[in-house]
Amino acid sequence: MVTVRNDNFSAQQICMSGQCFRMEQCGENKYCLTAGGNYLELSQQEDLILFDCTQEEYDKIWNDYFDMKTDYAKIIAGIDPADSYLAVAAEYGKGIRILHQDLWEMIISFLISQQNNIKRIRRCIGLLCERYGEKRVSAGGIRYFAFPTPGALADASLDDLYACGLGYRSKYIAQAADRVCHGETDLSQIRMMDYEGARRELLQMYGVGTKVADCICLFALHQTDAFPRDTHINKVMAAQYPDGFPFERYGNNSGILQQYIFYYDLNKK
DNA sequence: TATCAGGCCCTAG
DNA sequence: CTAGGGCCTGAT
Repeated sequence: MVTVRNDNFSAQQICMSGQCFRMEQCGENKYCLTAGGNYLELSQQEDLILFDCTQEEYDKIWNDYFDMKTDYAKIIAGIDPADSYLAVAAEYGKGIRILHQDLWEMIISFLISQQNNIKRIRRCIGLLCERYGEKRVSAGGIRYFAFPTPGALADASLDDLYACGLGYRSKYIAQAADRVCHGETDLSQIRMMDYEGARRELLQMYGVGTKVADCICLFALHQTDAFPRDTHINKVMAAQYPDGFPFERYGNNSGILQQYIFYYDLNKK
């Protein structure tokens, strides 16, 4: 068990932020997730977080995964005090963190996310994992499924993918798997690219448009200058930033602020 | 029953 | 470059 204190960490907000679809609440103040083929349970009371793993595993995997080295309080403190909307949004979602997730997993997840809702996205991904992911057992004896490999998804028929509830996105998934298997899309190459390069490369994929590409850049490659524009963001941009969002001021923190705005617009009463 | 959910592709003009 | 129709499906 590893304990960490952090004021800007909320497992619940991370779970609900819609950047990871394989993390869920599985008890009172308890959360379960699989990522990069690993399984983790964590619990939280106030600012105290308990990671159910060894110190070695925490140092090797989860510290980076949860972006623990980034000071989110500092980023929030840098918000223009005159921008009350952004200040309120950031305060509302101050426990959100931009995770360091797997590239392949994010490509598939955000292909599925288009014109879709979070609940159904989770169900689709869950089915893909159950049917095409490798069965594994955690150190604590919990059975789970790893995310399906490109090869496993390339072997699935279009009908099989439809049966996972993917709908018209099935053909996007199938082609993405084929591209990666045939080397037309080189994941390790994309990992080394900068934002512009990675984005351009991702846009070559059938079914990947600007919004999905930016989500992949932000959540898998941690390119925090990426600023995904979805229906919520567009709505807020029109209402709160008629003269444009101040990207010059926020630079590489723009993508993080996007998450506060998105989360606030999606969840505020 | 119609609409919508963190869009994208394709075709016209 | 912009506009609009079509697309799977489950929830409300």
